[in-house]
Amino acid sequence: MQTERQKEIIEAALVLINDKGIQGFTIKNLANKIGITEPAIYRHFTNKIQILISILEYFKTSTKDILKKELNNNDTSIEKIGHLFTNHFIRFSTTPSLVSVIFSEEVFRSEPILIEKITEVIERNDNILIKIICDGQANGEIRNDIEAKYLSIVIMGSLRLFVKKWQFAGNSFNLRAEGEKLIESIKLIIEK
Amino acid sequence: MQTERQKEIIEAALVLINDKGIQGFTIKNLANKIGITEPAIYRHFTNKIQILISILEYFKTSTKDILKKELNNNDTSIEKIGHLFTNHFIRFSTTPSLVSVIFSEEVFRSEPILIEKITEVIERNDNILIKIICDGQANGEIRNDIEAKYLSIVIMGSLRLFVKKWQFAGNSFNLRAEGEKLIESIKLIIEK
Amino acid sequence: MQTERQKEIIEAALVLINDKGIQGFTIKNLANKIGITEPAIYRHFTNKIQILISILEYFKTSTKDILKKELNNNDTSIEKIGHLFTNHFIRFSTTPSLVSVIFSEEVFRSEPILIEKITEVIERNDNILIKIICDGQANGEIRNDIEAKYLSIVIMGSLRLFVKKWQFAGNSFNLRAEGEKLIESIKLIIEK
Amino acid sequence: MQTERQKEIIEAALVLINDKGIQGFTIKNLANKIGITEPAIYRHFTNKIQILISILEYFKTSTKDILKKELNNNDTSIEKIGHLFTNHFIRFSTTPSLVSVIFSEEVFRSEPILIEKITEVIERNDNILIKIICDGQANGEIRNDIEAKYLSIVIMGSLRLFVKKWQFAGNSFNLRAEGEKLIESIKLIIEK
DNA sequence: GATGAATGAGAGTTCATTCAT
DNA sequence: GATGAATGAACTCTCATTCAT
Repeated sequence: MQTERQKEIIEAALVLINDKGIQGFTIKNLANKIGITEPAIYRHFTNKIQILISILEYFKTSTKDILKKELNNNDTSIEKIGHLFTNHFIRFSTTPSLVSVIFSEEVFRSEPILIEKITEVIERNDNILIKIICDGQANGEIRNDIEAKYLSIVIMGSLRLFVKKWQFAGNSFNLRAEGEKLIESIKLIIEK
Repeated sequence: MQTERQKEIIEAALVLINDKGIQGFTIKNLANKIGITEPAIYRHFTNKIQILISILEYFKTSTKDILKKELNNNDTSIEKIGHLFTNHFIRFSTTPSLVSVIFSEEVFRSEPILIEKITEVIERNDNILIKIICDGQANGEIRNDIEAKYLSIVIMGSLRLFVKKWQFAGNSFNLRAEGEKLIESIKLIIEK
Repeated sequence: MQTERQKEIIEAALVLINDKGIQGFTIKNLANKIGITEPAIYRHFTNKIQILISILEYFKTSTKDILKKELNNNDTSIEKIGHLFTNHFIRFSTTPSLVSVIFSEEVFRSEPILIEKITEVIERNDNILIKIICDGQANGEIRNDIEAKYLSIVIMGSLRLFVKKWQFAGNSFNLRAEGEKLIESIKLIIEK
Repeated sequence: MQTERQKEIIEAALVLINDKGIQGFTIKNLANKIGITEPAIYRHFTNKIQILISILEYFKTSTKDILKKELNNNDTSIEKIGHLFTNHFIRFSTTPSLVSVIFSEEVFRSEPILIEKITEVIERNDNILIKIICDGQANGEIRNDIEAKYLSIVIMGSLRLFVKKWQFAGNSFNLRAEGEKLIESIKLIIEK
C-alpha cells in the first residue's frame, strides 16, 4: 500500500528521470517538483534507493498485469503478441516517463540491490514472452524455423527500439498509431 | 589527431562507464584508473563533456568504417546485413566497454551538445542500414511486404537487445558464437 | 513532581547515552526506544535541554540521599567513605546508564545552563566528601599528612576511574564484588 | 609522516574538541578555524574518522615517549611515578586541548574502530604503569598490602580527576605548581 | 606534462523543533 | 496525549574545475 504522497513522489521521480535522466533525479529536484522541502521526502521514503525500488515495484506490477492478461485469454499466440505491443504503447502513451525506467537499465546500475531487482523484472517478462511464442510454435501459428529465444529477442528488441526512438523524438509522433505498422510487421515476421 | 594520453583517457572512460555506468564516470575515478592526478586530465581535455564528445567521435569513426565497407562491396544485401552483425560482434568482443556508449544514450542526456551529437550518429547509421535494405528490396533479395524503415527497427532492435543482454550477463557468453544464431534468424526473417 | 511518561523518557535517555554516547542521544532514538513519535516527547519536555536538566536533577537527588545519609549517622569517617563507595556501586549496578551521566561531563558541554548545573552538582558532592574527610582527620581516624582536598581527589578519582573501567568493559564484571577490594585499598590508604 | 596541513588540522581539531566538546567538532568549524573551505579538509584526510584516528595516534606516540622514558631510566619506582605526573602536567599545560582527548573516551564512542583504538591506548598505558608499580613492590619501595592493579587505579584516577578539574576550571590555576602537591600526596600514599 | 592545494556548488541525509489535527 | 507532515539549519562528503608551481 502506498500513501498519496508516496505515489506523488514516485510520479515526480519518474518525470524527472524522463526529462533529465538519472543525473536530474536528485532529492532537491524531487522536492522542488512536489513543492516541499528535501527533508520532507524522508518522511515518505527512508532513502533515495527506496524510491527507485518503489518505481521498479510499480513498473513490475503494471507489467505483470499486461502480461498475465495475455497469457490467460483465448486469443491466438499471434494476437497475444499484438496485444502485448498495443498494451505497452497505451501504457507508455499515458505515462511517457515510464519509458526511461524500463529501457534505461543504466539508471539502476548504481546499487547492487537495484541491479538485482531489475534483472528479476526483465527475466520474468522474458520468460512469459517465450512461453507465448513456444505455445504458438506448438500449435502451428508461429514459425518454428527460429528458436523461441531468438524470436523473443527480435520481438522485444523491436519494441524497445521503437519506443526508444519515440522517446528520443520527444514523443512527437503518435506512438500507438505509428506502432500499428510495427505490430503488423512483427506479425508478418513471426507467423508461419 | 589524438595524443597517446588522450586515447588512454578515452579508453579508461569507456571502461569506467561500462563497469559502473555514468555515475562511475567521474574525473577522480578516471584519473585513478590511469594513475595520474585529476588536474592532469585537464591538460588533455578542456572539460568532461569534451571527453564524452571524443568518445562519440571515436565510436562514429569506427562505425562508419564498418558500415561504409559493407555499402561499397559486391555482397548481396542479406550478406551485408550479416556482416553488419558480425562486425559489430567483433568490435564489441574486442572492446566491450563500447557497448555502454552506443546503447546507453542515457549517458549523453546531460548536455544538449551531446544529445545533438549522438542523434547525428544514430541517424546516420539508420540511414545507411535503410539504404541497404531498400537496395535488397529493389533487387528482390529482401521481402518487401514490410517497409524498410520497420525492417531496420527489427534488425537494429534485435542487435541492440542481444548485445545488451550480453552486457547484462557480464559478457559471460561468447558474443560472436552465440550471435551466429541470431544472424541466421535475422536472415530468415528478412529474406524473400 | 514527574509524570510516569517523564520518568520513562529520562530512563530511556539514560540508556541511550550509556549505550551510544551523546551522539546516540537524539529525539528520534529516544522516541523509538519508548515507542512513541518524536513530537510526543515535546508534550513532556519543552526541549532536549530540559531532558538533560531533568537527568541531572534526578542524579542530584539520588546522590544527595546517599551522601546525606552518611553525613548524619554515627559511623566512623572511614566507614562513611566505605559506604559512599558501596552505595555508589549499588546504584550503578542497578542503573548502569547513570555512569555515563555523572562521569561524562562531556555530555553536558553543549549548553551553559547545563555546565552550570553539573558544576553545582560536582561541587556540592566534593564539599560533602571533604567535610567527611576533615572530620576524620580531626578525630584522628584519617591521616593528616595529606590535605583533605587532595585526599578527596584520590578517593573520587579512584571511584570514577574504577566505575569508568567497568563501563568500558561493558559491565562485564561484578562491580560490587570487585569493588570491595578497591574499598579496602582506599581504606588502607587513608587511615592513619 | 604528517604534512604541515595535517598537523594543523589535528591541532585545530584538538582545540575545537577542547573548547566545545565533540558536538563542536564539525568539518565546518574545523575548516573555519584553519581558514580554508570544507572540501579542502578532504585533501588531507579521507574522512572525519581518520582525523580522530590521527589524534589518537598523535596522543599514543607522545604518551609512549613519556612512559618509555620512565621505564628505562635508573630512577626509583616512586620517582618514576612522580615524573609520570610531572610529564603529563607539562604536556597538558603546553597543549591543554589534549585533555579532552585522553579523558573523554566519550568523543570516541561513535565508531567501533575508534573504540578499539582508544581501548588499545588505555590498556597499553595501564600495563606500563602496573609494571612500574610491581617493580617498586618487588624491591620494597612501594607498599605491597595493596595489589598493583588497585594502586594503578588510585594513581591514574587521581591524575585524571585532577587534570579534569583543571579543565573544568577553565585552566585557571597553574597545573604544574598545584600538581606538585598532588604528586607529594600520591608518593606518601604509595610508599612503603 | 604533471602536481598539490584549493574552491563553489551541490549531493544525500539527520537534527531539533513546530503545527494542525 | 499523541500523530503525520513538514521545516530550517546543519551535517559529512563528492563533484568538476582552477591555479600556482
